[in-house]
Amino acid sequence: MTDVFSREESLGYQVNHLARLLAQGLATRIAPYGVVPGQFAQLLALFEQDGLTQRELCDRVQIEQATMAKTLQRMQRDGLVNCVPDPDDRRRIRVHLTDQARAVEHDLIAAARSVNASATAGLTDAETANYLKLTARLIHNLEAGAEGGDRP
Amino acid sequence: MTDVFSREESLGYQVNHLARLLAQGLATRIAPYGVVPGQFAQLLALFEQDGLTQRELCDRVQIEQATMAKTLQRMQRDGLVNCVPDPDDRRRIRVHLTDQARAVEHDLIAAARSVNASATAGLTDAETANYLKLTARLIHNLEAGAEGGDRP
DNA sequence: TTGCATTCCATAGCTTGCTATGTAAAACTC
DNA sequence: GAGTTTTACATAGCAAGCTATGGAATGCAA
Repeated sequence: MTDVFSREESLGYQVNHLARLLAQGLATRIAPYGVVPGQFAQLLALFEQDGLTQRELCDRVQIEQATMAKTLQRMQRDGLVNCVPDPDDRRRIRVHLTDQARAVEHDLIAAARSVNASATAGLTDAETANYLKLTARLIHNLEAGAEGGDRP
Repeated sequence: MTDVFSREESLGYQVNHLARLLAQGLATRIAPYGVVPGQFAQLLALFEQDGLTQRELCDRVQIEQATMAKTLQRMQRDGLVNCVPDPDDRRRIRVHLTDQARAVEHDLIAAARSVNASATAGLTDAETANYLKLTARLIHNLEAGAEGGDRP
């Protein structure tokens, strides 16, 4: 109806803003460990299961393969991972954590918890859980809408 | 307690993922109008008030000045704005919308509404409003925590 | 008025996301 | 088994975010 559309009520703008603030908060906390935010999800995935291929990492972290390739190069440069070719399938590379990365696992997780806690300060656990659930639902909506074309 | 910390329950990861999906959804919808997501908030601010200075735009859109400078260069290149020096204070530049930008205002707002609607499909208006309110609260928490140091 | 401080903008260099392409290995078809 | 298709990774180029730094204009103070 009215064509007023302020940034304040725009989901996209607000979520983008929140994402940047969370990334900055994480950045300051993990900088002492030689890790940057764009490497964080990859490290979490490898903490869960070491030796994933690049493609498996892409699928779990949900970023494009080209982005992953460059990120892995930086992580290798920074001494966090080693990328070794898979002898069984020479197209693949397998990504292994270094001792340096394993040594800071607990600190990194503590840093992430700290950022999340400072963002959700004043919220009840139920509210926080509900926020996460709704976020997952929005993600699911957008992912579903992207694949099958647009209109039913 | 337990040191399990999955991406699925990590606020930062989820919000980042959602922000990327929203940006992609917006990108496909506004590409026909020669606009990209990083220009969107600036255009909204200028639709509200034309002729803002670069600094005023930074304050409203909440991005750093250096980022704004490069974005404005692209927007000028793309014919969306004109940047003219302020005669009263020659340090400042004032940013004015072009006719081309004004011509697509309604289409851009419709595109943003479309993305937001497809993200919040299946949610009641109350749920959507609550989600926005919580998002604003998290933003406020992080902004408040950033300025005054860390611990009280 | 002279000099210092502040404010505004531009630039450089980095990260992290994207799309589009190219190449090499594996898998499948005939 | 030769040819085609598919898969996995690398590379190039762009956008958009950040910090750090520098220069020019303005403002303030002595």
